[in-house]
Amino acid sequence: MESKAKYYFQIATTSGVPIYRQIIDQVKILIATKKLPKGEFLPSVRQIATELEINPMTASKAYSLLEKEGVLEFVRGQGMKVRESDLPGESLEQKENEIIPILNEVVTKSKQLSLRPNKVIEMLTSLLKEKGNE
Amino acid sequence: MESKAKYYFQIATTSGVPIYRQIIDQVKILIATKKLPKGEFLPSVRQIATELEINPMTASKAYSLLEKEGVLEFVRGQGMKVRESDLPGESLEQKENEIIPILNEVVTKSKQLSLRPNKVIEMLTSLLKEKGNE
DNA sequence: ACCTGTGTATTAGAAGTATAATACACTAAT
DNA sequence: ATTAGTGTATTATACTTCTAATACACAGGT
Repeated sequence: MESKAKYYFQIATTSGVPIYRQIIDQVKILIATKKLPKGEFLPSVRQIATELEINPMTASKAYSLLEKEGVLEFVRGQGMKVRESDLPGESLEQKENEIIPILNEVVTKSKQLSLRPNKVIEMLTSLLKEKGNE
Repeated sequence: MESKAKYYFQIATTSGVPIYRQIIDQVKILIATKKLPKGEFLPSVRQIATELEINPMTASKAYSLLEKEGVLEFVRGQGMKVRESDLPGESLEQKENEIIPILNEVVTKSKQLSLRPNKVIEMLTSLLKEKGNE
């Protein structure tokens, strides 16, 4: 038995953002920044529930949505782990279609703010590098 | 009396996206693509309500939120028009802070999809050019 | 003054969302 | 078979959000 649990999640009950969504976001960030490697198991819903003093179902909701998204994988009797492989059926084109709506938001917002396109590109480039190196 | 009204808005009642939000998004796009020039008046809330078979209050909600955002301007007795000037008090730094959360979404999503950063940059560049030229 | 045109404050009700209590199905190890 | 560990289906409830009905204030033209 290795001492697994450490820090994990931190929720802000005042922020108005639903608890299950905060968990989802934090899992995604932990994975994107490689703090949670592929194949690693996440804390159980009851562990989270105790830590955060919430109901296990709330944690379960976060997990099952992440599973539906293809981020996590459920192993019977053991729990949720970070999915090993990328989704198999996902072509490059499908991936692009998933990200285009968000990019369009960026475009509309930057027009609205009259931000120079080059400035926006520059900012995104910088953010992409940051997150990649952590 | 010029024949003002034409097409304007199109709502999808099945999409789950609230009507007032669909109106907001479409107004922003119409402005970003210069189909609605600065100073132009928008259709009245009752016009929209009749066209879309909704309640005037729903259109009003869209308009007043757009006004609060600084996109539209209210003229007593005449209606809503596209704001002439950019918001005066907005510094570059404030503008950047508004767009960073959206850019972070892009970063997280692209990590999740394992999209190459260059590919993402390329897509955004292309979208920014498209919308700028229309 | 009147009528018709703006947008909206208020109120109400329907619909949806977030959280939780409980009970269940399943796995692994004893 | 039992025990202790996974996640979850179901149900209930509080809460928020969305839409609408009504009535109002103001502007402009007659």
